Amino acid sequence: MTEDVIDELHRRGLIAQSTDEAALRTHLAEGPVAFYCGFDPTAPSLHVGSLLQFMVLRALQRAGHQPVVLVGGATGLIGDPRPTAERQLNDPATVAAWVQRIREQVAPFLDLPAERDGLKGPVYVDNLDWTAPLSAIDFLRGLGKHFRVSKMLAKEAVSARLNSEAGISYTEFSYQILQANDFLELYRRNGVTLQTGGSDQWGNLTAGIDLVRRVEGAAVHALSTPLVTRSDGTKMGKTEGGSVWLDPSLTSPYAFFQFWLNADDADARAWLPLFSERPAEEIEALIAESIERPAARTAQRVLAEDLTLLVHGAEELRQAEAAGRALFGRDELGSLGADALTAALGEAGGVTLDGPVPSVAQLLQLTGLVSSLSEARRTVKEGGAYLNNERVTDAESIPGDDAWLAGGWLVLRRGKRAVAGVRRTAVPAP
RNA sequence: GGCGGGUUGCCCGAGUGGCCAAUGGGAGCGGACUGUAAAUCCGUCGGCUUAGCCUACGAAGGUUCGAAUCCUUCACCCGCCA
Repeated sequence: MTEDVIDELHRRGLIAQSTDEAALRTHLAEGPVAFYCGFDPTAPSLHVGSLLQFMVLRALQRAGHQPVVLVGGATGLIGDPRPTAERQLNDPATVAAWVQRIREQVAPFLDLPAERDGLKGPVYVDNLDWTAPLSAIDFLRGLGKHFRVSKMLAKEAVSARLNSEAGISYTEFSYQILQANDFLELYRRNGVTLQTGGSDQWGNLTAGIDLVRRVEGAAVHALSTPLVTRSDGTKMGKTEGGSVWLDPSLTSPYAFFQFWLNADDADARAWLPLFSERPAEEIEALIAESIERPAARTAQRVLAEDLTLLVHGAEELRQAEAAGRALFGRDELGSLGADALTAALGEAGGVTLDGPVPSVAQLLQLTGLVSSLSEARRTVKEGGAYLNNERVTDAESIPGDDAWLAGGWLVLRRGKRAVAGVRRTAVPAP
């Protein structure tokens, strides 16, 4: 039997809030609905948190509805107020470049192979198209009249900022009007009647609904996803190196895979239904197995595999897995062949040397395992630096000729998990 | 426009002239224990050519042998009054 899409979203825990759910169900049942989700270009790439939105978009798309993906070329220039502090304005050229990158990044999540008849491929839009031509008069008369300041002030992020010492600029205060206008424009242009977003967007979603009702007299809908946290209460998606990005040049497929594999048990179980598109029974079975045999880390593995496949593709998944096995397996590093090392360390990241061999401390810094020489020395002092799986005791020591493994590699590790390769291209003359 | 309060390291937050690279907490990082998990304990937590030096307490000047700490101006935030 086919599961109703709203039921599926509920079952997977993807719905935090929705507007009149009965009405939304009816609306979705009546035929294909155009729905949208917006992404602001605040960085060159989206990060793992955004994947949750794609889970919702994909579920709706599978149910035959029409996805519209908005990249906020305009709203990215203004900045959605965060509860903590004012955003730094980015340069328009930078934002435009990010819009392009993010749009390309999104494509594989929703683009459909030709044979998937009956499903609708995504429509891409940029709110700069209709926001840039707005004059100040249009903005204030056409849009501003529909917004009550008291309501705008009541929004969570805005009131948090008003009550903080940071305050809020008029620029960011205006943001909600622009996002509401997006919904109105998309309603007019593409017949969009549903907007999805994170629960932190709820105020913006409802602002759009109100605007459409006032201006067009139409009832439109919104769905929000819960805020995904870790069991310690922090936001999901941060790791040693900062955010986990979807762009392979910012977070390698290997690091992406490792992020999921390293999730703690409670998180992995909680995230599985959210991020896995496997059938309900299978997910239940996986969670049961995770509880029974936690050391196998079944839930982590499935997340790592499914999501690396979705984001980076089959070949990158294969390599990321192989790299992990090589670097964390029981095998002696010395027994690994040049090909295995090259594949594993290529994924893990590293540097190539052609000059004289620097000290271990410098190598740690060069590979990015630490951010400064001081940190490198500290790491060695703490006993957290390893060369070819052996603890390094002297930060200034220089790896000798016998340290180089097959293929001219050194395996440098910080702590238990952070690994990088150093490759020597030319063997120095004797 | 006036008056008052504020701006400290990733975050919160102590610090009113030398003992301050700056108390404490959180986050992060390393070690031990494990399962490349969690919890716990211990350590660490600006940079460098590391017994020393450099840069830093909103910005720029000044006073002083010496300033995060005092003075002046500027910027921003909060509050009260107009």
